[in-house]
Amino acid sequence: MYAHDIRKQMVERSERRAVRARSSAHSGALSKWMIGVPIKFAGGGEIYGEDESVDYVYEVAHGAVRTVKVLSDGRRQIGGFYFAGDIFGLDDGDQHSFSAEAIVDSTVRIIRRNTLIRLAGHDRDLAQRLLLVTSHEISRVHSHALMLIKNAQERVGSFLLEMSERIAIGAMIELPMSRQDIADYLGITIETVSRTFTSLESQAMIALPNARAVILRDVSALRQ
Amino acid sequence: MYAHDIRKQMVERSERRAVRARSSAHSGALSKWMIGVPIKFAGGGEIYGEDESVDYVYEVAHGAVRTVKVLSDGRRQIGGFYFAGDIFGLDDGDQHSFSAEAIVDSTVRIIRRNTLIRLAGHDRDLAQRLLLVTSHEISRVHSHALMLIKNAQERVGSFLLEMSERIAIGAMIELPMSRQDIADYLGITIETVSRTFTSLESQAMIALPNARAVILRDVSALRQ
DNA sequence: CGGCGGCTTGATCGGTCTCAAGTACGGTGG
DNA sequence: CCACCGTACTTGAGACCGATCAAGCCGCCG
Repeated sequence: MYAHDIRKQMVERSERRAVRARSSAHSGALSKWMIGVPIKFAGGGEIYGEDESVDYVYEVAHGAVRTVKVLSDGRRQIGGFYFAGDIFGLDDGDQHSFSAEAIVDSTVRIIRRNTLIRLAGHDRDLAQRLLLVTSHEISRVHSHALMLIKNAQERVGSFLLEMSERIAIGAMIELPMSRQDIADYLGITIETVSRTFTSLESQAMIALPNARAVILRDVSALRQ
Repeated sequence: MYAHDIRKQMVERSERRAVRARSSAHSGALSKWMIGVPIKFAGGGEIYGEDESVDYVYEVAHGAVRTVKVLSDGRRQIGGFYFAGDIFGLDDGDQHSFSAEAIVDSTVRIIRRNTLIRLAGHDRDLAQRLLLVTSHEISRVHSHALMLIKNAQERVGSFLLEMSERIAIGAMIELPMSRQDIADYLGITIETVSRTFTSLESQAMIALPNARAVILRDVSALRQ
């Protein structure tokens, strides 16, 4: 099945990226239990909505996913970015507090949350991996929160280092997300993101071959 | 055993609070498995350090706990506050990324993380509760992150509403933590916290009988 | 070639930080 | 019992960072 949508121009770009996608710390931790046909989503397509019930746990097979919350006054917050091998959809309670959207054309594998719990009840390996995956997500959100108390340059620096660890090919990072996505993830405006990119470039910490690519030139300086 | 420490003046205050402490969403979710003698910590005492290995999962029996991270430049971030029934210590990987400290005299129950995993491997109820507890923590950290993109008044408002749900007696909130703790949790300065409290009081949204107590006067206005 | 969307750059404004005093409260000692 | 002290908190004035509003640039597609 194909969740059809906008932005066809990004198809090839995303295909290329998917091939290169590297695995992160707990990548594929639950792959073994992620049965069934991977589902395709076009870039911009919604995977689940903010008010939908929490029935499934998701794994990015390839592509890139963002979780989004829109506040009453229109401000938008990105909860996180997820790439090949990452698990998402681990919300609390009955309803999702974020929606999930494919950033570029992506495929996603799913498993019923209840099935996962039932299986974990007599599979110690799964129980452990489940705790690892959720603990990993807690850490990720904590470091996201930690980033939000820093200034603009530090936020962008942390973001680039995070992306470097998760999707870089060598020193080159090809960003699947827009400046607006980055801004909403970092809690700053798109203008400030842009200015900071320019500023980091003029400090020779990064290079910007084009708007969607970043080359890290001085990682230790970026770390401050 | 007693992890002895400073601030004896807060003993009685904390005792009173412990009695009143209400249960939150998943309070006591793992109590059944939290075996052994509760451990006492004096206010200000360290429960675990930032670099200690992640061996245990903790439950507040009574009192109040904060998780703390100190950045290289001296800035301090509070990861969260935990009250009676709350689970903490769910860090990822080998080492804790935050330290945990008793805010007031507190008692804490613990269980080995490995034991929990082993038990969950043949106890579906525990496996489910474990996923609930970790998902709940993910949500809590997400809403913490969400708060950090707002302005000072909204942050303080969110904080008061959160405390209202977790430790209020009616409209009265007795805060166990200092202004500095609140500031480091909200990612603003102690001066801004203080000014915002005063401002909310002058807007008749809250009353401040004393520095450590808040009465919510207009909850719907606080919610904005 | 023209138009559109995403990104960059510029100028001004405002909220929060910083540095600095001032105040309230609890504890200690006379 | 009261005076003193230290700590936590409040209040004030000025500086600075990032938001806002606005214009310009670039690449892509029709």
